[in-house]
Amino acid sequence: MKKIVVVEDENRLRENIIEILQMEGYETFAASNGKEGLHEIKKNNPDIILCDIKMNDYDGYWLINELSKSEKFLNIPFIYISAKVDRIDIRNGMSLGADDYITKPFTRAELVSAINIRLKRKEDFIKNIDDSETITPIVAAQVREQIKNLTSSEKRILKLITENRTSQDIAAELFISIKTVDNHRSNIAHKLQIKGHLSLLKYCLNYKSIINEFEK
Amino acid sequence: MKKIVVVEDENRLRENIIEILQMEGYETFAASNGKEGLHEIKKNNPDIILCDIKMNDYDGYWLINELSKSEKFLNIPFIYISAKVDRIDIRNGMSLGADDYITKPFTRAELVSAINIRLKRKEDFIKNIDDSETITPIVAAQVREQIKNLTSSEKRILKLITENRTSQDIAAELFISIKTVDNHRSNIAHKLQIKGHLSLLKYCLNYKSIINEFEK
DNA sequence: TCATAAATAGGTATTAATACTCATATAGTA
DNA sequence: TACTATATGAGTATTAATACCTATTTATGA
Repeated sequence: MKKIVVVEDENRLRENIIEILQMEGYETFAASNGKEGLHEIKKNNPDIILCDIKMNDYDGYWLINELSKSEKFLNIPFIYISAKVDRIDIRNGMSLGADDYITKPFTRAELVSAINIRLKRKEDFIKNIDDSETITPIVAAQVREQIKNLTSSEKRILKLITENRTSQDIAAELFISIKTVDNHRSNIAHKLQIKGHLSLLKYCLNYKSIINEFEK
Repeated sequence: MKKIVVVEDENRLRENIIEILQMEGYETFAASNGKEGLHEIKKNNPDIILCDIKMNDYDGYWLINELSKSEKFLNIPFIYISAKVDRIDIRNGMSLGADDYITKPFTRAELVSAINIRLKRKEDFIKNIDDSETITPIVAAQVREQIKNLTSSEKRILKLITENRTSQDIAAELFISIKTVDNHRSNIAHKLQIKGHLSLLKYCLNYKSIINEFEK
């Protein structure tokens, strides 16, 4: 389980962040100022640090500065929270050695995304994972083109297939016959230029992220 | 098609990077120093900038400084290439407002990963994509636990299923009977506590990234 | 030596998806 | 008006995967 130290002096925001991160499966350690944060970091050796840059005492700048005194902590990704979107301000944090930042107010998705990406990135560098599984932009563009040519019923069914739904299930959901669903499946397969057993299912699961770009 | 300006004075490395990025489906614009780079950026309005920090004349520092004079360019993600792994050195680039960095020598996967992640991150923030599709750490941990309990034959077959291979195909690859493959599939399904038609295939495609963490 | 796990293989039945053909109603367009 | 695309539904056959059985060989550990 990945460990995160969260340093934030606004109680409401801190608790909010903690709750989100716990739901995402992280082990969290809370601190309301930099000094407490440093204590938690030394004690728990987290995988990532999330810290507000502006706090009343022992703020983010102080913490970054303390951490930079020891080699040991330089390798822990440090993400800071800044109140301003302005790039010039962001630099102050980055100049002290932070790895990333998010700006207030941020959404749940932004928070989770920033943390997941930074951890994934770190793992990528360590394990040097081959990204043969990654959908390259050129493939993504082709897939998007093909999906554009589907009718709205076809797109609706395509999206349901990505959710692991069976034809029977989809038929029940849309109040139509299984035969209708299967006919749509056949037509979709033709338009996507795929054929063979389970090829449509495989297509949907493989390009799930692209299919979900389209409106519901 | 995403546009990338690549600024690198070592011809060999630059051509290498360009080739990789073109194969990944990006539109590339090459420059061998900061001044040329600035010209390409102004002309082509790229989605991302990749720039070596140390070059003979008009280096990365110069380019970042020039770009920071105009609001217009502040929103283009800037990734720089640094020769040293040392974090202290990295800061010099970050302090000037860069968004990310990669260190020489880097692999193809590192390069592509850094660029894709930065672009994805930007899109995430713009479109605020819901990450319902994202595998949360808690789910990932459970999946890893389950896969650990598989035998090596089972793991081998599991990995082949994630590659869209059929039982027939896998049997041919491993010089074993289809029945053997299907028996392994059944045993795997039991260990993974899944049942039902196509559930194993769906499991494999959904947790592809986790399954591929395991050694070949 | 005995017990167990793992890998191998076969049999038989069922299920969901696909291939292919056909048919009907409706809405929009040349 | 006639044509076309779309959505709906059915029939029939095939395929790949799954469920549930049994069985043999080999290696490993108590």
